[in-house]
Amino acid sequence: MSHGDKALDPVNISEEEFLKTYDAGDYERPSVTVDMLVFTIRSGEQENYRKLAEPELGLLLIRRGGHPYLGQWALPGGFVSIDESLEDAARRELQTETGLDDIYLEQLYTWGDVGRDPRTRVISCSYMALVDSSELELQAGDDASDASWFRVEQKLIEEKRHIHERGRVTERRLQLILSNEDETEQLSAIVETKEKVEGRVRSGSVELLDVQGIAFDHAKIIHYALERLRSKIEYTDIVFNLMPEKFTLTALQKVYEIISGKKLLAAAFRRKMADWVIETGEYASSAGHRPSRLYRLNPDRETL
Amino acid sequence: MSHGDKALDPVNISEEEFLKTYDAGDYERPSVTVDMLVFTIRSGEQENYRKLAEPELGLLLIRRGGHPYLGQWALPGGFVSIDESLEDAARRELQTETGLDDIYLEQLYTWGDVGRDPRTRVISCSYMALVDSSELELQAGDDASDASWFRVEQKLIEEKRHIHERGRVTERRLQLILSNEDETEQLSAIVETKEKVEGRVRSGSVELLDVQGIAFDHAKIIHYALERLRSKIEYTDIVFNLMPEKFTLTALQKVYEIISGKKLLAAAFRRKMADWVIETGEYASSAGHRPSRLYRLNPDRETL
DNA sequence: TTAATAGTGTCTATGAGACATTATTCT
DNA sequence: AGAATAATGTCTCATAGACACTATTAA
Repeated sequence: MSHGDKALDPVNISEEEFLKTYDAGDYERPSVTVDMLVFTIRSGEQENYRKLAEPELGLLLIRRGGHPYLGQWALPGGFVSIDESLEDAARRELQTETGLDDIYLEQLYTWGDVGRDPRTRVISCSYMALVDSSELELQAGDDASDASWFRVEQKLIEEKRHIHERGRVTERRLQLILSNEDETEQLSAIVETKEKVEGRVRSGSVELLDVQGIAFDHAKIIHYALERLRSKIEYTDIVFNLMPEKFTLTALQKVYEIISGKKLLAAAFRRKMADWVIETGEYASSAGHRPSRLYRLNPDRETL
Repeated sequence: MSHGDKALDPVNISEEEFLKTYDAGDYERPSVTVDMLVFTIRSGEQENYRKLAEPELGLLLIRRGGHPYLGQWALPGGFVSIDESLEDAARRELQTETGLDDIYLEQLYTWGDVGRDPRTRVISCSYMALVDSSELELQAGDDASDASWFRVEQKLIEEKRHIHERGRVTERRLQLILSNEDETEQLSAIVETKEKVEGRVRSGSVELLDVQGIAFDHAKIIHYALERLRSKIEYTDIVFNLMPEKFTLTALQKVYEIISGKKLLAAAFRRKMADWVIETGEYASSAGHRPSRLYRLNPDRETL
């Protein structure tokens, strides 16, 4: 609390008077931006007329049209102007990028390392938005802009665990893979996470090792968002923001599976979801197998 | 992505060249600060030689020595300088305020509403630090500065729940009470939370209604931190950052209880903690009752 | 008929809540 | 002796995992 507090007599004037004479000073300030992680579920290939299409997790990226990282892909985002709140900036960005409004939005994390933007000091507040794919269909591919949806995958490459007397170190390397619709672009990054437990002190770090085609530190931000999504899907109802109004329980289960990276048993899954959904009475027009009930989210569900 | 990208020919020069000629521009930027929520556990009154002292949750606040909010209490914090990362700024602040280093630190949330600081536009990144009280004893009350520990309590005042056809609204009012050691200062705020569920859209808001003696929007930040602490205590091992090296299971349980606000059954609690702690072989010197084993954190515990 | 998915029933292991019981200490 | 906490045992209930089984459709 020092900058700018240089009014003549800081105490013996009224607050009103103080504010009138307050001078913010002209020391160097960082730029502040918002970065948007817009996720959706898109349906992938259908191998065979009977098999269900496997859903995929999609992320919206923008191709950079200028330096730095010219031609690479970045999270949509922009500067926060002086008279709008962070969330307003995030919603504005979302609106201009996807045309969508009234969407699930959650602040993720604020990235403030010094060298993260080679141009100047930029502090970036990241927001995660979850979009129902059916609404996006209406939107029709962002008129010729350089925005594109990428399929997101994470693969565990290596896991080392070293246990010593006072604690342990777990080191993981995973590959983040982003590929666009027609497979013309394949972006990737190796993310190395270290988790040290030493006595009571637990510390973690995340490093990017080999980044291909992803601008700035955005691969790290994407990794962070995936972690958040993965953990929140377990104890909240955010998944439903990714689902259309009506859905089958199998579709819901598959979304859980691609996000959590684990296979689930249908019986247990249905039991767990029973209180969260209501039957609509309608059925999904099916192909080659028993038709499935369509459910919708129970508006009166309990919070956990 | 517009500010500052006004190099003459943004594409047909090399990235290196671009960066050399890059001009960050002089549009108005917000100030960026970090706000620290330093929590610790302190032991309260001991009613009777036999009874155990009830632990309390303590929060470090600083009395404002200038306008605005002169004389009120605020979270310790300060401006992020242009050449330090957010976390560096947070650690620096922690060091100067408590003299402590190597402490659990977690980024909480970034507050960016337009009017939250009457002086100028300030975006504030909040960090939560958890400190073991035994280490603080050494530190001896911040030499005559205006820092002080406050006991934190939250009381639910009112809960309204309105269920309609497409969803429901839950409205809660709770009182946040902060009181310092000798009870000379009693700060408080009424926090009103609204949670709307309408179809699939879930939205929430938090408002401050009646703030007594707490500067800026800091009561809201404190409320947010308490929520985070309460939820994280359930599925992580952060509690141990609040405990001394050696502790009794009853002490640990009491810390769980004041943070979660719920009474726990000793038998179940001990079963749950069994994998997380190890016996030290030592016993707590006790008074008027059976002595209790001292445990320490199991460095080889599982992550959940 | 068959491949595939939809949906249910049941057994078991696990863990939490509830409560009772025994152990140990200092005044 | 008595008050207080420490620590363990046991019963019950709810839930998750595992797996088997039935139902239904389009080609």
